[in-house]
Amino acid sequence: MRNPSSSSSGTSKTPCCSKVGIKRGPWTPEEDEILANYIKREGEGRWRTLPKHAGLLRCGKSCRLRWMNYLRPSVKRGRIAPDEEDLILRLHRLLGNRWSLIAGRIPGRTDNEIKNYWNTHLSKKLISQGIDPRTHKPLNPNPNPTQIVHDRAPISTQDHNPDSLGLKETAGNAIQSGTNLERNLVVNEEDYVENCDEDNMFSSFLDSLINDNMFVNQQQQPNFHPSSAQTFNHATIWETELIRSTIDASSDDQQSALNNQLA
DNA sequence: AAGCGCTTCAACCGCCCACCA
DNA sequence: GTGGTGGGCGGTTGAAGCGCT
Repeated sequence: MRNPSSSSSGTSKTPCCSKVGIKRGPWTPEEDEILANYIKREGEGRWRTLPKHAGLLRCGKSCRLRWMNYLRPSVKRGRIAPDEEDLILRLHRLLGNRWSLIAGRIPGRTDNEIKNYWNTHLSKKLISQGIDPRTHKPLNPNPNPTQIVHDRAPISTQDHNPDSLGLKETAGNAIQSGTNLERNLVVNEEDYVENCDEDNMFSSFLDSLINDNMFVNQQQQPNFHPSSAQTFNHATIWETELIRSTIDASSDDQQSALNNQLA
């Protein structure tokens, strides 16, 4: 375990709670009830002082985590559905390990749950399919070009996290294969993410992914024809959406509108 | 039944950022 | 401008559960 006293920060920052007399480990039903009742009564927030006021021998952070990941009424329990899994995969490809952002687009799911599901299920699933779970690129160093297209134009991946990528400067050298179209798609997709992060347009873009996901649901409807699904699968929609958003974002009017929004 | 290894996921950790006085 | 505080994030840990031998 990491030793808090050896933390590199070594600042005078006070911890969220004193370690003395603080209970750790799994929550009991009684503690859950106390916490839930208190938050229902007083509302969320003031986590640092919440345990004292609620009469809990817990760290404020622990209370917040318990509420956010387990007790909140909106938290959906149960297995991740296939359509949710598909959405997680696509959002991860776009966002990297931005679990909170991904969770924000999947109603009822928490960042912790998605992170766990990714680490225990999806990463292994991708590896078994010959795909690097971190980069979403084929593990095979010389992939079949046609496979790249069906893998939804693998994104740049030296570091998939938009925060640390330095997207604009790495976009060019990160693409090791693929057509010019793919190149443009990747560059513009990254620019799109960078420029629109936490912005309405980005939100709309992510919403479009969810709509895409709804199409997957449609595929599961009894009257949906599998033959058409083969030629018009969600990967195609994804790429179509990407192209559309790329074109939109690259037009002068859209760019100026975007700049105005960002100003 | 017991022991062992693997998997899962709740919980904890340090770090970071935004906000405010 | 600076420091303290609250809150959130992603990475990691470890106990519990499960299956296999």
